[in-house]
Amino acid sequence: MLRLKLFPSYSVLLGKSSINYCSKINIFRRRTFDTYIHHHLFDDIPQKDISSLNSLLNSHARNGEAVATWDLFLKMHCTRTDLNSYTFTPVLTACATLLDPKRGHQVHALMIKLGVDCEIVAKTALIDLYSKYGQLGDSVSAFYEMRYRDVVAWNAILSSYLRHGLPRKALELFADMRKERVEFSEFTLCSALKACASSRACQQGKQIHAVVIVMGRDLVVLSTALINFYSHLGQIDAAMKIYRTLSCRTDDVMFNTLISGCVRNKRYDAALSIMSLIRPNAVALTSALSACSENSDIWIGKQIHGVVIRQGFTHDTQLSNAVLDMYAKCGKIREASLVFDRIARKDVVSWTSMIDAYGVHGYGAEAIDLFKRMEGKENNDVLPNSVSFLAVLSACARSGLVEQGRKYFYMFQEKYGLVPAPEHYACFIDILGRAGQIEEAWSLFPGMVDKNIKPSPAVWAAVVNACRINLDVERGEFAAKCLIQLEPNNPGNYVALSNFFAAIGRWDSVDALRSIMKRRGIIKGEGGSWVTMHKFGDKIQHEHSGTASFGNLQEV
DNA sequence: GTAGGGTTAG
Repeated sequence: MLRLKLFPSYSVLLGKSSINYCSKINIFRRRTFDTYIHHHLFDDIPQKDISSLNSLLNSHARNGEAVATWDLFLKMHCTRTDLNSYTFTPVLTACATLLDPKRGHQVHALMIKLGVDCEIVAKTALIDLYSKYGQLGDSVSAFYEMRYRDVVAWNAILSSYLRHGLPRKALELFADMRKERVEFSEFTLCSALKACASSRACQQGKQIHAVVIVMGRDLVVLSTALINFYSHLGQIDAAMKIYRTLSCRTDDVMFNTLISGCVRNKRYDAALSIMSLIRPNAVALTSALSACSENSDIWIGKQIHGVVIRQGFTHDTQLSNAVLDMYAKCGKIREASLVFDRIARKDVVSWTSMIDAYGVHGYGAEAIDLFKRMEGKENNDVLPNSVSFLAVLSACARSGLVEQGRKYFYMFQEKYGLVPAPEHYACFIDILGRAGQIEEAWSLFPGMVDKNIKPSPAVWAAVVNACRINLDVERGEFAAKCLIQLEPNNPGNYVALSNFFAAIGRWDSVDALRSIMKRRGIIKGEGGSWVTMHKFGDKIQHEHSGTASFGNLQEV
């Protein structure tokens, strides 16, 4: 028998009491082949007690076998009356993975019925479960219902707030931890650094960096959190320094963080250099592709697409979306469309990226056709979101599709319950303004007030532009004033205003604007388009990348 | 037993 050959000591144990088996199971749980040994050994236990079963449940949960955990739990629930908190914690972990709130709610109800929902570990598992279900309120309630909270419970609620995009709230909780003199763990510091990165809390993040140094915890997860923090703050050199002075082991996540940090800080060459140091993984390739998209680098982008195919990552929707976007941003709409067609499980990003790709390149009809396909049967219940809403409107704006734009502006609200944000209004005002429908554009404002939507600079800029086209002097001046008050340092706004005043013949105002720009040191960057040339021997191949960027001519 | 770091569309 293979089992006995590998672990002869187990043969000696066969026939002893199940309590002994259980202790052996715990000892070997984390070792290589643990699942194999554990499960097969379990089959040999003559009389299973609750501890042995809980141990097996835990083994399934730790190995990510959520369905197996759930199935075993169902059997236990039908056959036993002695379920305890050690039964429920791995089951809650499995429920959180399965993302089926019904199961988790049933388990919680059973826990209340059996009176095992109050223990600290079970309560912490509930904080995490509700957090993963997106039920922040229930997650917070579980935390505040605890009479005593250990550092793990605090860490769970910190990550719950972070998962729900509330980094400031997480930092408040972190401050409470200090007040209550809870001793931090490395988990706490990781979450706190992530909160600082998201909320750009520079000083606080640096203080935590000091705590990391003082604690002397030279762990790859903490170094990764620090790299991520400095990258988010725009301090890529500080992030690179963390990497260069690293004394712990490195791993994929650390390298991926470094690559995405370089892309975030526009160090595209550095991102691709680091990429070449590691074995390709889907996340690193996604970041590297976004470097190519931002940089309109079709040459490297195609090579990365080759790696994606060779490494067998084509089933990864997120990565395929990045490939699609890379081709679209480089002006290769046909290639983008081919990639889109081959995505087996298209998500909302796949559909929206392709709709936007058509829209940006002036293929308004194709964008709308694709949106209709998104609404059709071939789409497996992927619902459009506010970005899809904007992509459709923007496609209509670029192609001058006024009727369609109007139809979709109201349809997205009525059919999908999406509340238009200022950017949707700005886009719709732009559509109406270009079509001479200035009165209708103005009539949108009461609706914005009703929905408590504050017009953003983009809304006022769209109004200024609409007033320029329609020579609406009075309202244009009003919108111009609002725009400059809201955003006095954006050079683009001065261009919009200057064009408006020129159109209505107010050359004195044009001159005044130029003086204001000069006084405030506001400089409008140059426009331009991007051409990449490749040399093959004596021949030069031109690739015109569709996305306009800034004036540059790059020779590869 | 429970908690942590990285990726795609505007």
